Amino acid sequence: MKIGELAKLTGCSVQAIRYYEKEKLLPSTRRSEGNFRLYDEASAEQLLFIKLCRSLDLGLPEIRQLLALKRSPGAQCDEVNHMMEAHIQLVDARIRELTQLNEQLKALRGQCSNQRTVEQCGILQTLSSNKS
Amino acid sequence: MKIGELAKLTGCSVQAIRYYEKEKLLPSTRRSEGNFRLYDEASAEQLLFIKLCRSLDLGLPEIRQLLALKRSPGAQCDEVNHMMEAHIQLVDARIRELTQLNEQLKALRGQCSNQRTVEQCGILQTLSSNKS
DNA sequence: CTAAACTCTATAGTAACTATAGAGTCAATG
DNA sequence: CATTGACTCTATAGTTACTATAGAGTTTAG
Repeated sequence: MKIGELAKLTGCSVQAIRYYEKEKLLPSTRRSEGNFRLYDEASAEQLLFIKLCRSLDLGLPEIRQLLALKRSPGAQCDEVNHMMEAHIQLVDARIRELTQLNEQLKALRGQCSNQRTVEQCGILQTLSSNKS
Repeated sequence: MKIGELAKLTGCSVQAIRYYEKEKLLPSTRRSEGNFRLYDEASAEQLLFIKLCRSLDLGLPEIRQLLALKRSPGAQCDEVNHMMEAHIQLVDARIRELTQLNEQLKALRGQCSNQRTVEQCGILQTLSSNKS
């Protein structure tokens, strides 16, 4: 199949597919007479694997590593575990950050009701007081 | 004071300060004889305002808007309220996304214990099953 | 046979900076 | 007084994971 068909099948954009090839997440495929990329079922599977990993917010280097591990099935999978653990820690930390952030934002929100002028705006006043 | 001193005082990097100037978040300052930027107390205050807004994850366009409002104190502050509300919604949504993500990741984590080969790795197997 | 739809490569843009190169400025030291 | 080190200047490239675009070639339907 050609790249457009693969894109439709997997839900990835055509440009993303070409980008993954350039970044070595997908192998260079054979080409048609007219130099069009030609894909098969295996390409689609690998692309879906990549897409799933991306939906878990794994970075391209991490995915490259996972793909390499998949190709050497005799290796120990400690590496996979470590990577996952690190990634979970990262997401956890980001959630904590954002939660704290949201509390600050909601506290701010209470400080200005409509129909006031900027001069009386509690939000701007608070933001201007410079206590971090 | 010179840019390095301002940077130390506010905790911003020198490049960030120059960047904010280029992006019109800080006014162009007067220069010394040798073409060095010279700042005063007001510069420091405005920079701290920007830094606080950034710590709330507001984007530079939003901050530009807030700064403009600060300069026209007679205006209504509905705009400020709207912007804050929109930003809170955004952060809320991102938290929900990440929380869901983290549940998926933690479910994955349980599927591979150490000392197994990649072939037996539950994480890779699950990721390869392609059910989104 | 031609027009539409598709594909190709290469390049620029996104956000908010950081990092670097190469050159100039300034204060203090030998 | 020359020089050294710390600082500053501008301009440019790099970061991430793509998207968007230009300009050219290919394929397919009518």
